[in-house]
Amino acid sequence: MDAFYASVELLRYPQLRGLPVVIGGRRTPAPRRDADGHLVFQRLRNYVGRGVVTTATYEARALGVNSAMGMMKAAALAPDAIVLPADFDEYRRKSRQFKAAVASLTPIIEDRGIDEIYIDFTPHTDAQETRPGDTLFGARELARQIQLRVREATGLSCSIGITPNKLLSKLCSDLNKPGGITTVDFADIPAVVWPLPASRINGVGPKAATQLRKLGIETIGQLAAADKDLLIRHFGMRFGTWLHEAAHGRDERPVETRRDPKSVSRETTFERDLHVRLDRQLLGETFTRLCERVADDLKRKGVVGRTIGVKLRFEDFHTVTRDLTLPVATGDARTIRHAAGQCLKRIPLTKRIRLLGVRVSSLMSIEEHDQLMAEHGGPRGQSLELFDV
DNA sequence: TCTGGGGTCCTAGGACCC
DNA sequence: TCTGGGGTCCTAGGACCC
Repeated sequence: MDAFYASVELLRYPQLRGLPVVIGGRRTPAPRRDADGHLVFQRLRNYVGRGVVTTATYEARALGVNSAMGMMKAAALAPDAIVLPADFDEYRRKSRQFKAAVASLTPIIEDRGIDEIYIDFTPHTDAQETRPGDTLFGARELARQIQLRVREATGLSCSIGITPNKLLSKLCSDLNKPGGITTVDFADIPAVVWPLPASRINGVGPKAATQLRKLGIETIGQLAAADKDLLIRHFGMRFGTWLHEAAHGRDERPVETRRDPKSVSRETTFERDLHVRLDRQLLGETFTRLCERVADDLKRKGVVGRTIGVKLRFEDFHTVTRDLTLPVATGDARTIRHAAGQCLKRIPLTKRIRLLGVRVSSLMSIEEHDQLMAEHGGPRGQSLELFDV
């Protein structure tokens, strides 16, 4: 989807089109109506507090504002920009709509988060060449239909990359935004892909890009030309080999239509760094609430988990985690809270706390869990309280 | 003016087992 | 007499993605 969150907000507030708009912040108020019923938008200059920019319109980006930037910094760069709170419920609603629209045309879809999917076009590529010399005619037609159907369903535009694999499609869907359809085959890689910076490869982040730059590698073409053994020496067997393959546009991953969740977590950053003793009550209440929210999420997803973990971020941004694997999986808030409490005890608390998080992993479905309990003669459905963790 | 929240995958060491 | 070589599980941290 093209500039997804910002586009959803502009559907609601079309009067903001063409203006610098920044979406994000932790307690950004929604626009209010004045006595005459006119909407009053907040300016970024009034923003106080923690939180980062979730996204910004093109006009705000032109002022130097970018995703993940601190809101206070963004306010210094673009004081007159309009600021809106992120409304994830609405984005998820639009997300479901666009995915349903695509699914009505082509069913083999891999979910890649709120605004991205992979679609297996294999059944729609046309080996017979109904148009001589163009095996992708049918695929391009389908892509146009998808764009139309998505626009009808949501009012939003999307960009599509049609290529032999997920790696290239991810890369190429970005090349003609907004509203583009980009087709790339292996033969096009040297001309289309190799001039791009290596960091455009999905999986090459800031750290790897810096490392590559130290090796004199800036572009994907330079990466493709690099000695594979050199890459393996610098990045390890697995990542080094993968970098080499990726630079040549090779990727064999299938489109995964279903995936089981691996972990469920909740975390929160405090408005101010909390003192372990002085803010003990607030910390305890927050901790309990996080455990309850994780338990709710587990229940909603129909899973339980054996590994309970905590995450702390201190005032200096140093982050530590501890976890504990129980003999039996749980989804119970109190059991989670108890195990997470044990984890917390193993962390030396000498600095103020910025962030607190709770995670449950080693998940299995509730059915799977009940079956295990039955097989082992375990206390079906009431195992949770019997184990003193 | 410090840097959100929800995830996945990988690495690496140690315990433990056969 | 100075000790192999698999394998799995657990734990902590980090890179990366949306």
